[in-house]
Amino acid sequence: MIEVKPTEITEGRENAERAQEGIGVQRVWYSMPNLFNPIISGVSMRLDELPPRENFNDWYNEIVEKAGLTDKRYPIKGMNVWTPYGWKIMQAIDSLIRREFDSTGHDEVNFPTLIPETEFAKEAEHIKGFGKDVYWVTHAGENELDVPLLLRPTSETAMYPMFSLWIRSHSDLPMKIYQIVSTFRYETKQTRAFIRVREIHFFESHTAHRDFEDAEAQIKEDLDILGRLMKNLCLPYMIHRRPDWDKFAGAYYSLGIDTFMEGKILQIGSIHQYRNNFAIPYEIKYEDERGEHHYVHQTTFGMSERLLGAIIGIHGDKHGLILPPAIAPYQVVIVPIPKKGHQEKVYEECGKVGEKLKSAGFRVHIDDRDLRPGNKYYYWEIRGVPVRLEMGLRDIEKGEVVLFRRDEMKKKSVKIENLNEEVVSLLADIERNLYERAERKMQGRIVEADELSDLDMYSAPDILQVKWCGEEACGIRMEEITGMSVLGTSEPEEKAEGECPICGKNAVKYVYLAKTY
RNA sequence: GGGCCCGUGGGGUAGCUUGGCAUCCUACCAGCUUGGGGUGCUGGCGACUCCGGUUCAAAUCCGGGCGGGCCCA
Repeated sequence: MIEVKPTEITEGRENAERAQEGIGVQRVWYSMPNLFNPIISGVSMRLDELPPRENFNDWYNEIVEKAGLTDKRYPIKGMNVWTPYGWKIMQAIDSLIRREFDSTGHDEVNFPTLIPETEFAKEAEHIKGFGKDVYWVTHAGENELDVPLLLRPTSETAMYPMFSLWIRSHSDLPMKIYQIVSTFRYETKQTRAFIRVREIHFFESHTAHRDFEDAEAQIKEDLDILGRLMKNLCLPYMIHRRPDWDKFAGAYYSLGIDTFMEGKILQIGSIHQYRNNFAIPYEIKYEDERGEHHYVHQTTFGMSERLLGAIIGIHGDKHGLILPPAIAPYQVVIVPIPKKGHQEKVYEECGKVGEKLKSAGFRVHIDDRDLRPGNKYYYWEIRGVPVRLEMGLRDIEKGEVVLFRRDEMKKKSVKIENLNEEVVSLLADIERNLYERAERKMQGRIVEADELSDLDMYSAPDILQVKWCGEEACGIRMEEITGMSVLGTSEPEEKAEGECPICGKNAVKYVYLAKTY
């Protein structure tokens, strides 16, 4: 069982078995009353200053700052500051990832940030793919370096020279490691918080196997892990086998993990089968039982803070963020409703209820600032807290509290004696609701186009499904006609019967096209 | 890759055309007040993106850098 430890000031509680079902990381709560006060004062604002959700780009850019996720004023394009609330959410996502990979036999490591040019240059396709995006370190103090160093854009070329030292025999395999580190890519296009950045908060697992089949089995395991993770993050997704012209630099094949945000496809991760494309240049070999030497087969699985970007963009509404319960720094915020002459009584009862929830394992915060309750409602709504608990004299007299669910913006009164059960089922219901409504939105946009003349009838937000002969030329032509990008074929592959609308030849599978970020 | 636009307190802005005193809202701090959807009052802190040019004088005009945004491929 993994505990989230986003800061040193956390505390786990044991008796929380019920609370742990269906709502992800639990057993942690926070007691930092001042942490969420606006560190950046301007980030607190009135709701009526939030751009309408219809104006998605503006809305997104405002919300990431106003919900306290990031500060974009750092003076380098594409490199933003993670502010406390945003970093807590990202750490919670990382904890879910760690839980999954630790429990499937992966070990966490941490490689250096710098890679010598000589190692980077060993796999030709890889350099071609990343060369233009690389930051170089060419000087140390006043002296030019003999061998220039680069900031990793991804870690294959950092790790694989070590793999060739670490892997000696079949008993070293499979080797399964991962790391969560910053990677660097010099984006020239427009950057956007969490979606297109130059310093990427990156998860990458790397595995080495004795043969292709074992590497394929790893990819199946990766897909299982993904399914569990995406449920907690409330993110619907599709797996597409990327066309050859769009696969990862150096991969045998690439699977894109695609989600659907505001009419476009956002790739939130990828899984690659390398076969022995890297093992050969990096000489990663093992000795089998018969004393023969073979190159290993390798896979990787990558994800990034785009997961958070997707959560913001897919679930958020005109009131602000809506956080999946599994990653919400606070799952329940308690807002006391004081009344003149009865303040102490109200705060005392709120404290009791808070303790009750905390010892059941929920992440809870009591907002006892000297502000009007309505002000606090707006404050926590924009930050996406899944459940708000309101408690005043009226409730205390009836032995009740009011629970407000952020996803539906609805209130109901519940008895304090049933509170833990109510919160468990409410959080689980929020998780289910967020996932399902996003899933419906995505699935509802998939349309099939049969004829050549149909192809240009569709555009974003549609996701096009087209019969395809499998030829690159036909895929490229479809991109030209539709103005969309080929996502690839679905994985596992769906068999198609009929004709490729471009060349008229027999189609064997479906290809998907959509606008992409 | 090509084109267009914009940089004024922490956030949002007025002022720029016609050069001279920097406006308002919000946030923040202090005090009182208030408390079931952004209480009210009083007081306070806080800004012209940077460098250069023109000028008696530049937020304002000119050039460049840096930063940000939009559109097209």
